[in-house]
Amino acid sequence: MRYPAEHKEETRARIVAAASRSFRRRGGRGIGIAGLMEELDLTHGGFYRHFRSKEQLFAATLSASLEEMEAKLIAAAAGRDGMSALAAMIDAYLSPVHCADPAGGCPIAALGPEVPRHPEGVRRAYQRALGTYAQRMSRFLPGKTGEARTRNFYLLFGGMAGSLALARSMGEEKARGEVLRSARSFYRAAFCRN
Amino acid sequence: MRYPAEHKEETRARIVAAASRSFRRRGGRGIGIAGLMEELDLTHGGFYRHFRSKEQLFAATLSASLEEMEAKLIAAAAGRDGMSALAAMIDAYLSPVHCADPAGGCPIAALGPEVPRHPEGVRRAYQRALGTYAQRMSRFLPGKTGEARTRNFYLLFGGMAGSLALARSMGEEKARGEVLRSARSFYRAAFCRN
DNA sequence: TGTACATCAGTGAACGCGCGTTCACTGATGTAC
DNA sequence: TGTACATCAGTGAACGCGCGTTCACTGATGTAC
Repeated sequence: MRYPAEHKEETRARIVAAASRSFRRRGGRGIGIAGLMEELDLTHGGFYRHFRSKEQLFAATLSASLEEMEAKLIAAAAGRDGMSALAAMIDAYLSPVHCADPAGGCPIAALGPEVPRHPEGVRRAYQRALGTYAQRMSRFLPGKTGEARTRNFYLLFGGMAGSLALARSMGEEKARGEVLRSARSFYRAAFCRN
Repeated sequence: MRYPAEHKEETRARIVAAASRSFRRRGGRGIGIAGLMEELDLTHGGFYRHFRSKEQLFAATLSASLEEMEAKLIAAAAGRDGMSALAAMIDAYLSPVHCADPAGGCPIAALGPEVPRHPEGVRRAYQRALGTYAQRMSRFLPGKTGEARTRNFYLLFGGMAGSLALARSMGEEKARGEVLRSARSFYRAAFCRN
């Protein structure tokens, strides 16, 4: 059957949204096309009307989830400015809520280490999206030049991603909470009073 | 044929050593039993005389690679003491050499984020090995109490793992070098003068 | 001392399954004439 | 205005492949007697 003009675009967006969550939860190798399409009440064959391959979908979800992350951090800082905004972002990033929700959280923490294992197209897309994310977010970071702010962005978000991933791998709620709490105060102290 | 008494143990150790490198390079889902055994000039059937499952092997390699990491860091600090020893460890961890060698490097950076996706046996083994690693390494960290040193260990090694993984995902040598360099000076400043 | 049997690391065929991708087909709507 | 054809998102069977695991078997050496 024929569908309305924007139908295809909408379906593509639904696929990316669902895959973006699934990849972050299960890893790049952890989900299958058939299962993903079934979630959306579609069949696997139609997938290839939207993407050339699973890897191309993976690349698309990396960009999408970085954009989602940006929106969430900006929302967390709503109504604040300067160092107070950054502190709110740090607290949100290193919150128990974010820790408990890899599917809706930062792709750097969930998928970053596996990116280098993917084909060049994926790596390139990730690098481009990461560069955009860095550029947009660096305005919240301290530093006299744009370069210094970008450097601080990578420092802060690399470090926080590591602490978040480490917290997630700990067995006990209490241990996770301690790792997150000490990271929050450490990164706030380091980046929120220059 | 019958083999000398220590033969089995040696084979097991060879499997763990090879798998430990392969998993860090390719990820937990990135290698197969057949290929792994072939690397050692063995056939896949024999694998199950040593391990009950691939996941059990994965758990064993996580412990092994944390121990390997400990040895490498201690070697990097050989002949130094106090803050100078810790500074040498930070420099080694965030070196271009470590960045270019995931297979021989830190499993927290290479595999940490996927640990929560593995079965409980793997997670438990990782948590135990990580606890041992933390306890042994925390003597190099600043802090008045053992708890403070352990907290600082998780802070430093979580953060460094994140920065290392981030550097690895960057396309250009130059960008990797910058991320590593700024992380070295940041973590040295934060942990090597208390 | 010699003989029959047990042991067990390793072999390689086979099984079963999941998965990425392809492809002929469907059928409602748009378009050409 | 009506008719024939084109389009194309989505369907679902099928293909091919890799992989984890099982299992009957091998054969050199140890052990029981």
